[in-house]
Amino acid sequence: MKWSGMAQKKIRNMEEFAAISGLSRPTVSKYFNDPESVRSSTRERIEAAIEKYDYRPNIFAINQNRKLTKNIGIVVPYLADPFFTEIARKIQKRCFEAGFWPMLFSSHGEQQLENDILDGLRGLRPAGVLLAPLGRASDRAEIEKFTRDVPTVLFDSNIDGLGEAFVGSDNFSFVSQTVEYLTRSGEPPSFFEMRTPANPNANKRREAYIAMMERLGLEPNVIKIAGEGWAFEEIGRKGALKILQERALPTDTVLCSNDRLAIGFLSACYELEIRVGRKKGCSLRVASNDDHPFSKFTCPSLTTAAHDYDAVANGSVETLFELIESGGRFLKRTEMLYPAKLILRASA
Amino acid sequence: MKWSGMAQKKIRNMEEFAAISGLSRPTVSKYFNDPESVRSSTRERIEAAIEKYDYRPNIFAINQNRKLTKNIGIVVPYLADPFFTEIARKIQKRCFEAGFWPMLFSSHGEQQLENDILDGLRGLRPAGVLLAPLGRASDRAEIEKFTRDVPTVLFDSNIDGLGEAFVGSDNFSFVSQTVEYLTRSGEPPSFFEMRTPANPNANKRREAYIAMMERLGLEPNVIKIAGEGWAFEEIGRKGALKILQERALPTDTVLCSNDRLAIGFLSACYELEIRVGRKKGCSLRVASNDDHPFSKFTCPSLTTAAHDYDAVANGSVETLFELIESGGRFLKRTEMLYPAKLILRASA
DNA sequence: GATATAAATTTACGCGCGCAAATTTTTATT
DNA sequence: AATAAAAATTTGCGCGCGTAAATTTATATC
Repeated sequence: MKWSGMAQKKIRNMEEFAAISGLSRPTVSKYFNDPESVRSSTRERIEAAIEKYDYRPNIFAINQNRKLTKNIGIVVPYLADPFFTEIARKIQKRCFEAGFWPMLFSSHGEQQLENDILDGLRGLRPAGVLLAPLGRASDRAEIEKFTRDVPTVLFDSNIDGLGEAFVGSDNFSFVSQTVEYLTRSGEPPSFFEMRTPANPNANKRREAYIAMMERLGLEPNVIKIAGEGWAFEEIGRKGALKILQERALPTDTVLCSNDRLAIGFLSACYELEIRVGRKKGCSLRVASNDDHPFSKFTCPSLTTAAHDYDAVANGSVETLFELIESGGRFLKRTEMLYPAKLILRASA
Repeated sequence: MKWSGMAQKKIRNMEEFAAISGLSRPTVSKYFNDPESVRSSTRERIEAAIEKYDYRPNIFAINQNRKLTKNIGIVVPYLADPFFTEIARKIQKRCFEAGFWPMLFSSHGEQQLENDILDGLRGLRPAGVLLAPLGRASDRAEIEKFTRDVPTVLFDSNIDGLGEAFVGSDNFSFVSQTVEYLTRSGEPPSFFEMRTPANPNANKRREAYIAMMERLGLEPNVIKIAGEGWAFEEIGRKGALKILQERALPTDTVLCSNDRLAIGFLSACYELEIRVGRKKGCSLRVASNDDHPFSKFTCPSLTTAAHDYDAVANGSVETLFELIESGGRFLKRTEMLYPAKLILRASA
């Protein structure tokens, strides 16, 4: 039996903890708000006592009076999309390291849920929120109301004028690199996308494709497929089956708007026994954008323009921290865009 | 200008809200704890006032005094795994609907992070926690300490004796169905898995495979590949390249321990130009377990034993709600296992 | 309309901490 | 050792709500 464990009575609050540490409560309170704000000898005493008595302050009592909590909200539109999982993972880690308490939520593609989450988040009085909005399905007025109450940095999907800053990827950089590579190494690509994309990045990518093709003196060819919602792989697969069976492709090269569509596209090609790649015997090249975590394992592996995941995650978090330190407002809304990196694999 | 919006002063607290609603604060407090606990006429008055003044109680002040908060913690070992994303998505939704506030965290495969998350969660005094532990990498003592403070239901990965209940999938049901199907329709399978699996389910699946093979009077053949961590696809791919090049397979059929390994396996087959499937011209059959969201889009699409995602998610949540209503303890630790459903696709 | 029951109110205390102002003690500087 | 500066302490109020006990008011039952 460990007497050291049995002898210690349970510490109930900061008062008791301060007493047993031989300090006053305000001093201890000061420590918990910022350990550097007390003398190092005091700090050591407190930390020894924490270790010994396993005390930590009641988080609700703390947050009730603090103007600024240590909570950070992270809202993504669709957590089942590995792109967001990967970004969220990195963001959460950085927040933890900075002493914040990140809380992750997914809107699951539903406007109602996005609104509900923002509503609930407001009550938690977070120091800041990182929001990747649904995009087209977002309720602009609700988000605007939210951003008036809570310091918010948008990421991934931009909504003009909302939030204090936006951090995302430079869609033109994505498409220009893939188009440039594809035209240089073979026939020019058609652009494969959903007719009514959920995400505003899709529109930017289409525009970039058209601009690039025109700059190169080539005829753009945009293929718009049917489908609503966030089941991109299935939508891509069905769309691909249709256009491949109709032989609607003017060239042997396709650029998909995003990797999840491309995954569906490749599965359709496999089913139709169309060999994809740049090796001989292949009749089609498929490239895409995002560098989805699975794109290395598609058949064939997918040539794609990669997000700089680390840069976007770090950039979002850093921007939010700056925003928090600036008191929740920037003088001017900033936009930070990170370029893509072309990843050559087997599919194109 | 909307005068209806401008004229209303901001409600600061429940006192003000009660006054302006013409009710007493305790009555309003009662309503927020359980709307059904007040007379319907009163309920309507309160709800009209909520609508009009957009008031909601301060969540920190609420939770400071309540024995039971409305927080529910959800901890998964690796959020980048779509299996967990899918489960977490469903769980979060059910919690929201039940009026709880679910908070999702991922341990990212790291013991330290799992411990930190549990530690932080403790401070939030959640009504309950749904924990899918890391498994082998978990710190058993820490989790045990946690479960003494917080009502916890384990899901997906069982750790003997920890938590008040376990909800998961019946691994024997998974493997018995795939083995039965594979042996009935062709050559008996080898079992493909990681040498040191992170997850205890892997061990159960191996045991089930061996038991099934012996029951059928067949020689089991377990292939253990090298690799640590959670990058299962890459591990599966490398392992498959190795055994395929060494021609180490006694039969033309492989059963992978899980879909993520199978995804890697299939990508290796594609690279080596080995045709997989049950159509003629194919030299290998590959089946697996889980019904990973991506397994419909592999090349070829993956025959697999599917989790009953809904059942596991609902079962976990229901069990937790029962636990909460029972005051945080069950008389006896319960284990609930859901059977698999065989999904026949093209790969086997 | 009398009675029982349910609902709402009043009153009053407590939760665990933030925070501010004034005071005392400790540490660093010359 | 005297002085200034920094750190810690004391004192005391407030946050927004939960909750309990006693009381009053409204609703249902016969």
